[in-house]
Amino acid sequence: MTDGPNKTPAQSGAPIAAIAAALRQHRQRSGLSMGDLAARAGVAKSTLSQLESGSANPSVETLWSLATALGVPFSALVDPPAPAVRVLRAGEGPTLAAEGATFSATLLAASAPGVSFDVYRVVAEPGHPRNSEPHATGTVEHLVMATGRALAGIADDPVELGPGDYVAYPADLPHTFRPLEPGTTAVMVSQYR
Amino acid sequence: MTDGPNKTPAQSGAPIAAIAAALRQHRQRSGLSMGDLAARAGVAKSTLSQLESGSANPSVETLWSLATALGVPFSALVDPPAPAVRVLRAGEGPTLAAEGATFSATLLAASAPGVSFDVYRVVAEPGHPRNSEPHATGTVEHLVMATGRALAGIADDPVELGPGDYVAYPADLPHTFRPLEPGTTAVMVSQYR
DNA sequence: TCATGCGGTTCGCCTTGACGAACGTCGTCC
DNA sequence: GGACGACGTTCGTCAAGGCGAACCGCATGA
Repeated sequence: MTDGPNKTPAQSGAPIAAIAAALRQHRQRSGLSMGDLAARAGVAKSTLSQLESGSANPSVETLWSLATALGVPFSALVDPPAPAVRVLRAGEGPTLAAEGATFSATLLAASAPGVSFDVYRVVAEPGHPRNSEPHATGTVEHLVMATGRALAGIADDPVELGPGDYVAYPADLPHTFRPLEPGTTAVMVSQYR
Repeated sequence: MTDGPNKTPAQSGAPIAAIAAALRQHRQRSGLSMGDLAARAGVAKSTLSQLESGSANPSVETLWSLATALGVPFSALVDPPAPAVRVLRAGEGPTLAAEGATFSATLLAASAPGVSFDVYRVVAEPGHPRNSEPHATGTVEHLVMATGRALAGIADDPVELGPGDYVAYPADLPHTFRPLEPGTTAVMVSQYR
């Protein structure tokens, strides 16, 4: 490695091995040989061989062709088969944009054809209200208070919430979140297109 | 080009353009600049630029790093966007069964072709553990504790959670929710096909 | 026994993804 | 106005992905 000015192979634990296994599994289940599948997918047999051995990092186009040829959704080759248990303690996790003293960590982001969801935690202190400009048309936010109290909802007419309370409001209007107690925490589900 | 014996760029309509759009959309939603995201993901800013412009075919490792850095599942960058959603407001729709002293109220149920979400509140008292049989394959449950403490997760190996803590687990295995304090409340997001 | 065929791996080669650095473009502040 | 900095794009380079062809291993059968 040394001081070469080049290449840093993307740190993350990329699922190359998992892809290799999934590929082989799906192919064998279909009763296809490497040659068969390679021909169907329009990729070289040698490429397929290397992918199944986990010794290469396929491009999206290549994987896509293989998934199509196998008749499985792309995600079947990529998503880990048994979703592991994931725990995120209060305060841990990727902390996205801080505005004032307000910040949040994304717990779950999922999208399906037509709809996407973000689930995140909002932690805020009094004196740092979070006023949000309207989001994309059709966005709806769902808020469940965890700890503390807050005024939340449409900017003109917020609702006071305590632990366990729930409010949903159209987020394509100006809206607000104003903590009333220290250490106020809430769970936000943002639903958009 | 002529008759060179090389390269056939994988026939299929690969989702490069869709990836470009999804990448940009998720990045901007997170309030990150290209530089920020590139740094987090450990990829070159220039690479990210080219991907968002749809002028390159990323490797799985690269896309994976970006998805991780964005806190979104890999498939969110790959699955195409599309139309039509059905939404049921709080109070409407199915109210999920009460079992023992445990009960729940559906806050939001949304489904789209391929994926469905239920968001509901779980309120439970100690002494009424809720053990659930496996749900449909591929179901994942996300739990955020609001008030109180509970043991939750895979039946064999639950995790203790306090206010603000989060756990996700495959719900196609036996799983459990055991309140440890009176008035324990949690927000549950159930994600299934 | 040796030929034949099929499944899979290895071998050179070319193209291209990914990199750092340099560059253009706006805002912002003194 | 001019300097500075943040964002994003373009440029030149290098390593790795993907390709076809050649190559091994193992069945089958004449």
